[in-house]
Amino acid sequence: MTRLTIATWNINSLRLRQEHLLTLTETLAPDILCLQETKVPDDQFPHAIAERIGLPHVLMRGMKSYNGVAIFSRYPLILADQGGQWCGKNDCRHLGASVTLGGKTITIDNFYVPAGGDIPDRSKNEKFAHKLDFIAATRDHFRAHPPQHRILVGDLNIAPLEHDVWSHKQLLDVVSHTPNETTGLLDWQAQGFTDALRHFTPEPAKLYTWWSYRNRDWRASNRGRRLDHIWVSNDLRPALRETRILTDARDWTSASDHVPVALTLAL
DNA sequence: ATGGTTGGCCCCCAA
Repeated sequence: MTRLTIATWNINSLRLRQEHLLTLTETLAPDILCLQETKVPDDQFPHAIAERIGLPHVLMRGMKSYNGVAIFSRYPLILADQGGQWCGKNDCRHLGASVTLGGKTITIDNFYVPAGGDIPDRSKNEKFAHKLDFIAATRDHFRAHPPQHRILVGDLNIAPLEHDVWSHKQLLDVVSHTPNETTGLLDWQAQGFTDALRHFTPEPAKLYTWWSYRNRDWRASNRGRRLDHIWVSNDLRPALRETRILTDARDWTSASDHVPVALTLAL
């Protein structure tokens, strides 16, 4: 039996917040760490941080200013994706990698789904259209390639369930919780994945991983959303052991608006 | 109904 802990965090600029990765790894002790919104081109990637956090194996796919994903690992990583092309764009929103431990090979998918802009109408907002197209493309991909021994993590920018937001009623027209997005995300998930966070904390418990910067006191108002996810392929359900949301990270100095989430499996 | 904040970059865009 091998224990594996995987963490995911939208860091909102790796170069600005890389020191926080020391606290993250001390607290959650991940074997694999997936980041989104690194906002750093590959030739400027801060490689030294990998050794400092004890996760020396790294893969990254970054670009200037926007997007960017990276995977840090205790174990050697093998690139396992189709080049990051989704919706005909090369915009650094996905990185796939596999690791072998205890004789088993596990594949990790690290996603950064488009945020989708402000107007939830595909005819008026091309960013929203891109978001809907993106989650349809990923759904179709996993329909054609049913997941096995697979862990999917990332900032999916959608809070799919009623209690994944502070007010279901007030957010039904707000991008991240509209019916088109939530049914789209659940359709993607239904291609063979289990929602690990809700496996341990079913509704109606509230679960949030993101709190807007535009609140004077995020903890007092607590208007959160669950935008960050960890799914496992259904064959890994018996291996699920524990999930954690590092809510305190929202109070770190110069915090990201997202907090880290972790899953531990016994493989 | 509106505005509120942050990061990156080149004065505005995306979130």
